[in-house]
Amino acid sequence: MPLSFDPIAEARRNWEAHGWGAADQMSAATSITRAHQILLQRIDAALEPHGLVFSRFEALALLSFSRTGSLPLGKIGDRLQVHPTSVTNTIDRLEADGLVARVPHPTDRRTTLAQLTCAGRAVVTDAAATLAAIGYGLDGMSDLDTSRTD
Amino acid sequence: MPLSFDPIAEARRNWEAHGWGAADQMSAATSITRAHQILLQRIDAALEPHGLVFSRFEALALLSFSRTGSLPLGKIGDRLQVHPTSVTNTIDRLEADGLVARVPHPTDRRTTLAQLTCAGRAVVTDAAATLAAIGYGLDGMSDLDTSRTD
DNA sequence: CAAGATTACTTGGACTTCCGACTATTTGCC
DNA sequence: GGCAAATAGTCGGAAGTCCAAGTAATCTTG
Repeated sequence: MPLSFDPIAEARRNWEAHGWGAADQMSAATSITRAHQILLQRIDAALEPHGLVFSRFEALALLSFSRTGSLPLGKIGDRLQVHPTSVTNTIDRLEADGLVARVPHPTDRRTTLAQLTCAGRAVVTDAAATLAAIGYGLDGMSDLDTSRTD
Repeated sequence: MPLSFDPIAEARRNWEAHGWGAADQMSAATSITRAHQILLQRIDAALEPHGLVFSRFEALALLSFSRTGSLPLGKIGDRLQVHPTSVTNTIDRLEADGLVARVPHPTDRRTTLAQLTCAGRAVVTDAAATLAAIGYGLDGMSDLDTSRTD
């Protein structure tokens, strides 16, 4: 059931009425937050049949772009801008699903490489096609009002 | 240490090179995700001295806008577009910190009202001033490149 | 060449979010 | 009136994120 009003516009009015300042930025920041919320819901829903969520898909995509299909875990964290712990967790899941394998770095024994498997490459290719088909969650965004929750 | 390249532009190039399609939307969606990530980090950092995170701040702000300083939990979830259980959790935390109190609804015994306390009103007012002072996390965003992590 | 600093990853714990299931209450309709 | 359906909130569990701390390997520097 869609809301009958726009929560962000409402917040903006209240914000100004209370003299809290920076109403433009508040409104912009809230809009980004909501856009992200809706986008992620749509993307994760599209990815669900593939057994993925967005963060795992991003990791797979990154691997599939590299020449050897493998990257050090740390490099994945840098590119995706997430904490090393999150990378460990993400790769754990992907490895459990057989989509990547941990292999030791040939020269630096501190480093672990995540290596895309054949299954992983197949899944990420399919998933990418699905995401492209839904316009990456952005279809209809230009006339999306913030009360939409689908 | 900032990255020496733009991960989103890099992803876009790879995306196109692999013929995965919808590169514009991919790029836009990724940008929204990163913008949200950076924004939330800044906002939470600014809120931390007040003992808040963004979601709890949003709930307090909502309450402070209502005439009586109280709202049913369900209504909070509608406005903030979050799951009922998240509202329960958020109000649990705020209540434990003495910033809101749960009070029964006068006529409908199913519903619980979250009532802003004096302490809660003081905290949310201070926090709002802090957020306004940092431009709601958006300061410098116009020339923010995606490799920035601060 | 031998500390000491740095880097890479993992582990354990706290926190937040969601989903499914559950209880209690109210509403709608025969 | 009375029973089914809808509504409000909470609990348990799964998943994801981060931080602090720990282990292991490599680099740096005197």
